Amino acid sequence: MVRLTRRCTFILRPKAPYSFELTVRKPAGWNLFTPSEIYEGGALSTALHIDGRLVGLKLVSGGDTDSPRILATAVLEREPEPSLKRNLRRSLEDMLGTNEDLGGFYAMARRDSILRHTIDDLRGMHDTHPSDVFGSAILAVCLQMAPIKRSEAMMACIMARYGEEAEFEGERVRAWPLPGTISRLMPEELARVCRLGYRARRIVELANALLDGGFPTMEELARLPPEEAKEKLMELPGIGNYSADIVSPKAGFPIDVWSADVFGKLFYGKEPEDARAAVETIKAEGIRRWGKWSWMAFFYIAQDLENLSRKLGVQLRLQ
DNA sequence: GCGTCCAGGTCTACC
DNA sequence: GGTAGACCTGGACGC
Repeated sequence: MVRLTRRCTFILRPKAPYSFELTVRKPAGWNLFTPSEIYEGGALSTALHIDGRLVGLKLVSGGDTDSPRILATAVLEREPEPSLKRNLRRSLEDMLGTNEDLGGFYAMARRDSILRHTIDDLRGMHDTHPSDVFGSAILAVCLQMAPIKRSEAMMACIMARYGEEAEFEGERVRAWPLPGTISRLMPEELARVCRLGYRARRIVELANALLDGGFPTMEELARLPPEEAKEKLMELPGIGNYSADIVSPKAGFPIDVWSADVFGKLFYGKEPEDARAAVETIKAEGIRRWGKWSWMAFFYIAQDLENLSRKLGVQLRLQ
């Protein structure tokens, strides 16, 4: 456990509309940065690595959806140098999507028979971007070929055994493990301890690949053309078409067996008979229909299944 | 209680 | 280049 005491605070002014609650705590339960983060009384406490340093982060809203303000307190082990402070602010803005303009997506969504409901339900929800390629890749690998409960159990074990625990502002939160921590493990040990099965070897190979250096950071991936970023990610062991869309979803429409059922109903009025076989067809239809907004469309729909089920009169299967 | 099936994919050997 | 089959584990299901 690492005790963090050096605080620096930032006031962020996101582009409106920006709903703090919907953005940091997604309705479908997606985490902002790590599975162990805490959301209480309108404040989110989380932990992550920025520039290789463990950072505890507390976020509180200081405004509302139409005139948003976020009070961010970053807590580190040692006093951050000025360049790190600048990086912290820039990273926070990138990760929280504060400069993202929802206008283009909303203009398209208003003309779409499915999306027009979601933008009413989730007005001001922004996409967020974890800083950590390795953490996102672990998440993607744990989602492969497993029911969601088992994926959650695998991730919880990885966090509990190998994640770095930060204590700050009266909270304890674990950040995703660093590649260096996992690369020291034998795959057989990781498989046995966390019941990862064949995924253990992939996660250790991922750690080694990222540890070698030279792989772009999440920030650098975000600056690449989306298709190029995806190709780069698919060079990593264990990361295929679906997982690349999970790690860096800008270019993607991450259809899997679960979402093939949901989008099959939305597009064609019924679940596909063979969801696995229908994945590529449904993915192509999503990209044809929503083009450069495919990921945002997927994101908004995935967070709004309950409301959409009611409004469209279609039972969309929830997690 | 026991056996079987399969799940929010990826990789590889084989053709 | 296209594609079947293997891959861990554990919950659900049928008997």
